[in-house]
Amino acid sequence: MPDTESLDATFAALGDATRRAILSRLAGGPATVGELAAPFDISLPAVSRHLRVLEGAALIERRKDAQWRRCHLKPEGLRQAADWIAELRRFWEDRFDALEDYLRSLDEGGEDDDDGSDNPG
Amino acid sequence: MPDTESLDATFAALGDATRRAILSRLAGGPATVGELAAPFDISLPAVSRHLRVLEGAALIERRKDAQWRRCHLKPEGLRQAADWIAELRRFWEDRFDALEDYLRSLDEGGEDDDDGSDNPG
DNA sequence: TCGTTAATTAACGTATACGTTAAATAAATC
DNA sequence: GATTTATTTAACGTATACGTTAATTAACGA
Repeated sequence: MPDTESLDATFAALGDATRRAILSRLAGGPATVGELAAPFDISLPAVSRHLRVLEGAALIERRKDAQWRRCHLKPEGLRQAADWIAELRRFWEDRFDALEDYLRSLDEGGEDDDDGSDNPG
Repeated sequence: MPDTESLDATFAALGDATRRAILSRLAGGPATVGELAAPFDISLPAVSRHLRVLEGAALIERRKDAQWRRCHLKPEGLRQAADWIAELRRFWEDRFDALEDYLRSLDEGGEDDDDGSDNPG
């Protein structure tokens, strides 16, 4: 399981449309900072900052190549985020499975020990 | 495909550990604001704000029930986030499949029309 | 109706996020 | 070595995020 902080960083990084667009672009293959910046209306330093955020979230890697920085996707962080969501959904779906089982058991005439705790407090 | 803004909201909402903990709790079943707040060291208004953020991201729903607000998970937003990640990963993996195919074609003695554009600019 | 409980809104401080332009660094090329 | 190209860092403004405490709204219950 990834630690809390890295999930914070990953999800926060994904919470920006520019950064998601950059990731989409990188899914098609590596690119330099200038190439990544081209489609956007924001300045190069702004893109550079986005890349730093993505790198901090383990979503990309920047490799020095002469005067260029070649960026490429690093799907590990992405996987951790996907895993977290998947786990939550599985847990959630299990609850409904359990509910179904319970309802089925009622149908078959079984007794239950519902404690009636409907109200909080 | 979910629009950009709602993905912004969803991922940003997931980028906070308190909110993710709240979602985990809610995956086990609905809860009131007070119940959700109990495990945390932060004030009730702070939790209330987190819930508003989660609601704005379509991750939960708050239903009025007497003086309580019963919160429950609403997995639609979660699904959209998972879909976005899945799509990106699929795209990324396709690239490697294509690369494999290409390498295999070289192995079989085929010619290729690589334009040699290795350098940017 | 008055008091209690549940939750939100208001008002506020501070930290972080994201953008800008100008200056600095690093490597290639003339 | 001077110039050009690629990218980052510095310095700065403004908006948003997240927390607090105090006040408000809403519903229940004596």
